[in-house]
Amino acid sequence: MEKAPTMRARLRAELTAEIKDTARRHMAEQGSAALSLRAIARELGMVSSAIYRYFPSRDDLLTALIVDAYDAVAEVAEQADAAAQRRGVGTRWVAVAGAIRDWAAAHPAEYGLIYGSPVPGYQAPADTIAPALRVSMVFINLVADGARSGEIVAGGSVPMPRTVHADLAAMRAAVAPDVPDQVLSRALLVWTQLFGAITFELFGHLHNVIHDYDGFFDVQMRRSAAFLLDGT
Amino acid sequence: MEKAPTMRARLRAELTAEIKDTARRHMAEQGSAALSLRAIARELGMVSSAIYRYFPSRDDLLTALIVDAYDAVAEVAEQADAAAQRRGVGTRWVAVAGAIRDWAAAHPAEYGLIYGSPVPGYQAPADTIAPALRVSMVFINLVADGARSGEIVAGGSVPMPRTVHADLAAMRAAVAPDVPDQVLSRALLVWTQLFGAITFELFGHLHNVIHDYDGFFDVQMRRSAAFLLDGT
DNA sequence: TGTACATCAGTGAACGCGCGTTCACTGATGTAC
DNA sequence: TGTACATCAGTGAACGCGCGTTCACTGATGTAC
Repeated sequence: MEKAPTMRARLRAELTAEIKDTARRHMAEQGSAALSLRAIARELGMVSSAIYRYFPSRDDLLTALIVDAYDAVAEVAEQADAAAQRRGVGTRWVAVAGAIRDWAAAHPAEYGLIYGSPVPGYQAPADTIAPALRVSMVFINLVADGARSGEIVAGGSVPMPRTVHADLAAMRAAVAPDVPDQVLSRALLVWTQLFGAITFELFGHLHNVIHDYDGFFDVQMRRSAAFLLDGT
Repeated sequence: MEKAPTMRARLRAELTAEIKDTARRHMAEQGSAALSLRAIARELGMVSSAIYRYFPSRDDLLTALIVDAYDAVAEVAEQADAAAQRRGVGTRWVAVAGAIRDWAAAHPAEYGLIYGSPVPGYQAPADTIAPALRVSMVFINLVADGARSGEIVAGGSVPMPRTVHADLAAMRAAVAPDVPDQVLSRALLVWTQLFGAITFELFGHLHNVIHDYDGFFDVQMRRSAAFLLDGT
């Protein structure tokens, strides 16, 4: 039988969320390295030591934010993928890529937290591995579907050293059944490309070069979809 | 007639370099956000206020480091390109990409400084534009050479909205004469891919997935070279 | 070639600030009988 | 249903630290005549 959560537990959950929300807002305004427990407490009208009832240290708060960020991207990616499910792998990829970019544009500091330079002095604990994997799995499943259905053709003939083949074989065994080396390599190119493109756009490397960011991204992703499907 | 630099000027240049070197070492150890004038002064055995004879503020030091970093990548990229000059555009690209990656691996904090998340509270001044451009120009020249010689074929038929065409036309007019839209788009995909790949590798997103980083990067760049040349 | 003056590098003290974290405490909420 | 006790949230003061930047100063180096 479900125990009704006590008042205390409800308030606790709410304040935990409020602390994280405030932290996210501060990150958005001043960058993730400037995150300060005292500043958060100040804004919430509590004394700084009270935060320690919710997070045992600053690093634990950071970890929670990182986990949340991975989960948030994974969420939008999964939804975009599900919505495009019947329209083929190419369309799914464009949808997933667009969803990730939109999330990143709406939450640049959180994007920077997980895909930018590591936060100085912070060592990501094991808790962040599963949520990080969840994002990639959206893409890997899409690739596996495409390889299975034949939408993704198996072309490509880049010489594959034994060691690289071993890494790709391990990947295949773990998460991408029946996806050949050449397709995996092509897929990883497409996947890393996405984050390069988002990073360039968000962090200003296309400033004064591209003006219609939306249009440009769309063109690029159509091209990367074509490359993913048949290497052209 | 050349004026011999005075003793004072020589010492000044030397100490300026020493300050930057120490700053770079600190960044490498603790990340760029942790950069501290006092810590640098301490290590150089001077009083913290003395740094102000060399850099008027912390941000000016950061700017100098950013400019140096862009110049350093540009330097290795230019050298790699020059060394591969006669061996065709595909080889040149693999050489340039490898040189940039090697530099990034040897100087991860500096790489993060210019291609990672922006430093909180720091606004890049105009002085950083030219050195940043210098890096890209290595690639753009290589692409223009390939388009001119026919090594890069003009294929591709992604629909190109008017606005995106305008951006690419401006680029063409400024730096890439006679490179068609479809080639520019393909080239930008390849270029952003490189930084996505380096970022993933350096910042741990391929941890436990890829083990032979060198081999994997090589495979990926051969494939991206093929894509750059003829879209396959 | 020597002297007078201007420039500059580095000192040491201070200002005012913010930070993460610990600790003993009060008073409210929850639980067991 | 009421009471006794345990749990927990939040307080306020304190510790010890580091930071960027300013300022008046001393003494060495460079320049002009």
